[in-house]
Amino acid sequence: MDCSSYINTSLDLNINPYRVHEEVPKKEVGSKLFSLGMTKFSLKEESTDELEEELKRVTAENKKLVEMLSVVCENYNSLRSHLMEYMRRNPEKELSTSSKKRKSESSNNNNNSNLMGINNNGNSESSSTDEESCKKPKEEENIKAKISRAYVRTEASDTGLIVKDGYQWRKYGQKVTRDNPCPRAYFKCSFAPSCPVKKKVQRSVDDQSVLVATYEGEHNHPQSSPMEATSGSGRSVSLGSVPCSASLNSTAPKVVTLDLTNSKSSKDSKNNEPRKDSPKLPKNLVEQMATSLTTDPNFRAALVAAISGRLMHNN
DNA sequence: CGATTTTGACCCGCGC
DNA sequence: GCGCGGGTCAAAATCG
Repeated sequence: MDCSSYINTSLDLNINPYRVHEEVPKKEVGSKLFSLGMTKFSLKEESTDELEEELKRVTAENKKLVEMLSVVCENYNSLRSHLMEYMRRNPEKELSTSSKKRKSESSNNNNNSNLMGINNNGNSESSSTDEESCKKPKEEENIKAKISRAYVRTEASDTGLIVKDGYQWRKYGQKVTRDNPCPRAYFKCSFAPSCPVKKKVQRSVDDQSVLVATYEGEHNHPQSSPMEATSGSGRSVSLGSVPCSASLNSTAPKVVTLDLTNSKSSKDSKNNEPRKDSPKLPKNLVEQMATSLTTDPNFRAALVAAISGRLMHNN
């Protein structure tokens, strides 16, 4: 990692509150106004006040942006470290896929009740092929290649089963399963009639603020609108959830979780002085952030969407 | 009024 | 063969 010397986590959001003040020095403006006489001075003073107000507003906005960015980065890194830690602890643990899900759900309840266990499933996908090939080689391969999972943390108060992933979904069923008291919702892709993709969404047993979305199949059409499309008609929008870039990679299903609703840390950072928070981040954390930002376009897209969404929400 | 959601009924595969 | 449970269907309800 030799990039530490030139890490730039800026998202080009024009965050630079101090320079704005520097570019409009009050003294200079004031002295110019005095030379223009009293009548003009009063008018100018009004516009200066307006400017100052706007500057304050922009500064506050920038503060918010910095806050949100640091919160998002912290969440991302804590999650990432959780995942890494779990993968280290359970390098061989694997879960079955949908074709044998009934087996797995009855015999591997321990795995299913553990969110991180499910996470592991996505990452150790390829390692389970040998075992499976003994039973139903072709079918298994076919199905496994089309399954992916995404985990979305939502607001605790959000009781909907909506996962925004950029596609349009039509709900066609809901069922309460034995393992989980929370109902499981079944969605079909409604953007294209011929699209075979299905999605199952259920809350995690362990953490009910986490939605587990299981995708089956591959879309045969482009994404409708990543930032606008929601599950279904948009009638009920999950405020806390954020597209998680759960791409339907044909060979390696991705499992991505973004926790952008960590209200605690969000509040904490608001209580503290936000600008002083960012420099407090350890250097390796910053490196990780920068690496993630530069290498993962999906993360950047999600980040930008989250920030812009929060801004809109705040305004 | 059309599109979407809800929800009970039904189908089907699996284990015993 | 039977029962259980996940997945799907489809009519009714709801929403914009």
